[in-house]
Amino acid sequence: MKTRINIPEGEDNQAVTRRQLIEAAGAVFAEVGFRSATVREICRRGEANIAAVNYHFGDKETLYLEVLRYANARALEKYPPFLNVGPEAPAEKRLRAYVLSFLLRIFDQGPTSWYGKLMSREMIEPTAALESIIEEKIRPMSKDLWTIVAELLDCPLNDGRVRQCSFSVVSQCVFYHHCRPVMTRMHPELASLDAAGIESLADHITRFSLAAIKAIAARK
Amino acid sequence: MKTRINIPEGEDNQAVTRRQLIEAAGAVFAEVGFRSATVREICRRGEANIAAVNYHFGDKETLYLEVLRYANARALEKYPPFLNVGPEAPAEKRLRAYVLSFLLRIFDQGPTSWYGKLMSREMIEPTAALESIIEEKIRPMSKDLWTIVAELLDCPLNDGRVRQCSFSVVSQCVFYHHCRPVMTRMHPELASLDAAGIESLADHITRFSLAAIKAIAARK
Amino acid sequence: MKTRINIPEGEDNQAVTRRQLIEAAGAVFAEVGFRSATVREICRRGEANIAAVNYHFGDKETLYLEVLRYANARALEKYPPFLNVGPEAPAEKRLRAYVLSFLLRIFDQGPTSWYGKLMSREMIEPTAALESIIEEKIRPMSKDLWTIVAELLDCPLNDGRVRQCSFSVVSQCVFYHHCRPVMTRMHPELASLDAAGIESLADHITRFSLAAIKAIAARK
Amino acid sequence: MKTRINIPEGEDNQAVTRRQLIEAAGAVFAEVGFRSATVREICRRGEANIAAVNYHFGDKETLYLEVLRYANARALEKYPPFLNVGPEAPAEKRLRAYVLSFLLRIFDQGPTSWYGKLMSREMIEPTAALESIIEEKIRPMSKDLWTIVAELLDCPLNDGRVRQCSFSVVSQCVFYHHCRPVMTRMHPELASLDAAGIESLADHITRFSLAAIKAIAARK
DNA sequence: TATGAATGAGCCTTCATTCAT
DNA sequence: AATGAATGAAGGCTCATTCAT
Repeated sequence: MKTRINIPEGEDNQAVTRRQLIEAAGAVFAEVGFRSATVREICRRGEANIAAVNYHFGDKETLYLEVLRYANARALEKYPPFLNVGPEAPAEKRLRAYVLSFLLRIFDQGPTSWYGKLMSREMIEPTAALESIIEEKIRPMSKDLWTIVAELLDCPLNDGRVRQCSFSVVSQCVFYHHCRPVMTRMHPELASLDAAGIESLADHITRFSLAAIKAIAARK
Repeated sequence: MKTRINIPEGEDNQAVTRRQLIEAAGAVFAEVGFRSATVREICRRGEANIAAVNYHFGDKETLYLEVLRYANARALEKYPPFLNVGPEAPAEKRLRAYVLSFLLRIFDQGPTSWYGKLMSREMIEPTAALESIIEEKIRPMSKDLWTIVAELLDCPLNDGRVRQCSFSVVSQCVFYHHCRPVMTRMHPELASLDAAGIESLADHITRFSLAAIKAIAARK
Repeated sequence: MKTRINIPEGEDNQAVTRRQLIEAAGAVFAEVGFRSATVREICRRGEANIAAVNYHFGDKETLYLEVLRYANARALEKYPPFLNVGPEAPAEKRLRAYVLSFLLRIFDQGPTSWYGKLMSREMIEPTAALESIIEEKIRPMSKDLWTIVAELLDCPLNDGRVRQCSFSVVSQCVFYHHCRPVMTRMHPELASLDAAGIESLADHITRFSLAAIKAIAARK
Repeated sequence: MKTRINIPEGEDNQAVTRRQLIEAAGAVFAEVGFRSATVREICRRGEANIAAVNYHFGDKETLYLEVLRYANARALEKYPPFLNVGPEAPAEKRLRAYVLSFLLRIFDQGPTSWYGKLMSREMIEPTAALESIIEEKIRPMSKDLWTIVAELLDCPLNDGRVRQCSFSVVSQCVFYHHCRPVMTRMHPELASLDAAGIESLADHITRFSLAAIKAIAARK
C-alpha cells in the first residue's frame, strides 16, 4: 500500500470517503427512494466528487446494499433487542423490552434515522440486499420474539398460535412507522413521537398484546 | 385503423382506451412504482400510442391519481367494508366482517390485484394523490372501525383508547400484505393465501383483537 | 352545393368559421409568433374544432399567409395612406397625413391590432407571404412617400436623396412600434399611446423630417 | 476521446467547449429564433454531445442569455460607442461617431455577425434576457446619445425634445437592419452594405438628424 | 361536411456511468 | 489514486397532422 500523509487515526482517507458516502446515501435513499436518489446528490452531500460512487462501490446499486447493511448494524448496535433486560426476566418484561427496542430503532432520530424508512422501502420493493438482511438480522430477532410468546402461551415453539401472535405483536410495532404518511395526515398530533410518546406506545402495544395472548392461552 | 374487439356495451371507444390505459398503468405502477414506471411501457401494454397518456390524462401524475381512484373504487365495490353484515349486528360480528373485507381487498387476485401494492407504495412514498384518497376513502372507513371499537370499549369515540385499539386492529390487517417480501422468505408456506387462509387469518386477528379490547375495557 | 339551414345572411357557415379562425390566428400569431402559436389554441379561440385549420387552410403555414393578407387589407381599408387629405394639398400636409396614417395602422387597438406586430415579425423572419405583401401594398405606399419627398426636395424621383430621406421618415414611424419592448421597459410612461399621443408623435416626426428635408434641399 | 485543435492559450478544454457552444448557438438562434432553435442542432454545430448544453449552461434559456451577453460584449468591444472620437470633440463629430459605430455593430459580418439579428429578434419577441441587456448595455448607450442631443439642442437632459430627437436618430440606425428583408426585396442594390456604403449611410443619418435637431433648437 | 380521437416524430432535460488525466 | 468533463440513452411531454366516422 502506498504511503500517505495526513491519515486520520484508525481510518484512512478512503474509508472516510466511503463512510461519508454511505451516510449521505442513507439519508437520500430514505428521503426519495432508490430510483429517485441521484448519484450527484449523494456525492454532493458526502462532499465527494461525482465519480466517487462508481469509484468506491462500482455502481449505485452496490452502494445501496452497503447502506442497508450499515444501517442494520448501527441500529442493532444502538438498540439491542432486549435493551438491558436479561433473559432471566419474566416474559412480560422481556416482551415490553422487545417492543420498545423495536420502536426505538424505527423511530430513531439520530444520524441513522433513515434505518426505518429504508427497511420500509425494502418491504415494498425488495432488492437483493433483503435476503441477507433476513438471514443475518431478522430471523434471529424473530426467534427471540417467538420464544417469549411461546412462554406466555405455555406451548411449544412450533405451535401455530406462536407464529400468529408473534406476527400480531410485530405488526403493531411496524404499523406506526409504515403507515406514517397516512397517520400524520389523519392525526397531525402524532406527527412526531418523542421519547415519552414512544414509551407510551410501547405500553399500549405490550398491554394489548399481553391481554390477547393470555386470553388465547386460556382458551386452551 | 385499430380494430377493437369485445367492446362492452355503453362504453365508447374513448372510454375503452381510457380504461385500458388505467388498467395497464395500475399493473405497471404496482410493479415498479410511480417513478420507475414509464409512459411508454404503459401505452405499450394498454395498446395505445405513446401520446395517449398525455391526450387522455394530461400527464403521468394525473393518470396515477386516476389509477388510484379506480383501484379504490373497484376494491370497495367488490368487497364493501362490512360485506353482508348489517349495522344492527353485534360489534363482534361487525369487527370480523371489517377485518375480513380488509384482507380480501388487499389479497384480491383479480384484475385489480394491484390495489394492495399501490396502496403500500403510497404509504412509503406518498404522492399528491394520497391526500384525496385519504379524504374520500380512508377517513370514512377509519370512522367505521372507530365506531365498532368504541362500542366494544363502551366509551365515547374520542377516548384515546379507541384510536390506539383501532390502530392495533388495522396494523394486523395490513401487516401480512405490507411485509410480504419478508414473510414469504421466512415462511414459504404463507406465500399464497387462499380463501381459507384468509378466513383463518381473519379469525385470528378478530380473536386476538377482541380479547385485547375486552381486557382493556375491563381495566377501566 | 348542398342545401343548408340557418345560413347567416351574406356569409355561409364555412366563411364564418374561416373568418373566426383568421381573426383568432391573427391574435395568436401576433402574441407569440408563428412557431410558438399552436393550432389548438387558434381553434379554441376561433371556437372551431381541432381539425378546422387543416380542413379550411390545409396547414398552419397557409393559414398564416391568409392572416397576413387579411390584416393588410383591413388596416389599409381602415386607415388609407392619406386619410382625408387630397393629392392637391401641399406636400407638408400630405406628409403629415402619411405619417399619421402609418402610426394609426401600427398602433391600432381594434380587432386587427395585431397588424403591426405581425408585420414586425415578418421583417425579422420573413415568410413566403412577404413577397406578395410587398408588391401589393408596400411598394405602392412607398411610391406615395417618394413623391411627397421629391416634391419637398424639389428634385426628380430618382434622385438618391429621395430614397434616403424617405427611409428616414419611415424609420421613425416604425421605430416606436418595432422597439416597443425596449421602449416600454426604459420609459414606462410611453407604454400605451392614446390618440393624443399618436397625434403628438406624428407632429414630432413630421416636424423633424420636414426640417431635415428642407435643410438638405437648401444645400442644393 | 475528442481531439481538439487550435486551443487558444490560457483557455482550458472546458472553456473551449463553452465558447464553441455559444458561437454555434448564436448562429442558430439568429437564424431561426429561440423557440425554433434546437439543442441538438446547437450541439452538432458546436461539435459537442447532446447533453453539453445542459451540462455547461443548465438549460437552453440560460445558454441564450449567455449568447446575448457574449454578442453584446464582443460587438461593443469591437466597435465602442464613440470609436476613436473623444468626449472633448464637438457634439456633431460625436454624433457621427455614435451613428457610425451603431451601424458597424449592426452590420458587422464577422464571427459575431448574428449580434444584429439576435437583437432584432429580441425586440419583437423579448425573452427574460432582454431585461438585463437593457440595464447593462442599452441604458448606458442611450444616455450617451441623450447627452449629445441635449448639447445640440442646448437644453437640459430631461427636456422632452431630447428624448424625441434621440429616438429619431436611433430609429434611422436600426431601420436599415430591422427592415432588411423588405429593403433587399425592394432595392436589391442595397442588399449588401460594404464599408463605404455604411460610411455613406452614417453621413446621411448624421446630416439629416443634425439639420432637424438644429431647426428644432432654433424654434425655441 | 365537419369532427375529434389518435398518431408518431421530435422536443428539452436528466441521469448513471466512463475515461483521460 | 482520485477527479470531473463529457457521454448517450432514455425519460415525459408537445405538436401538427391524419382518418374513420
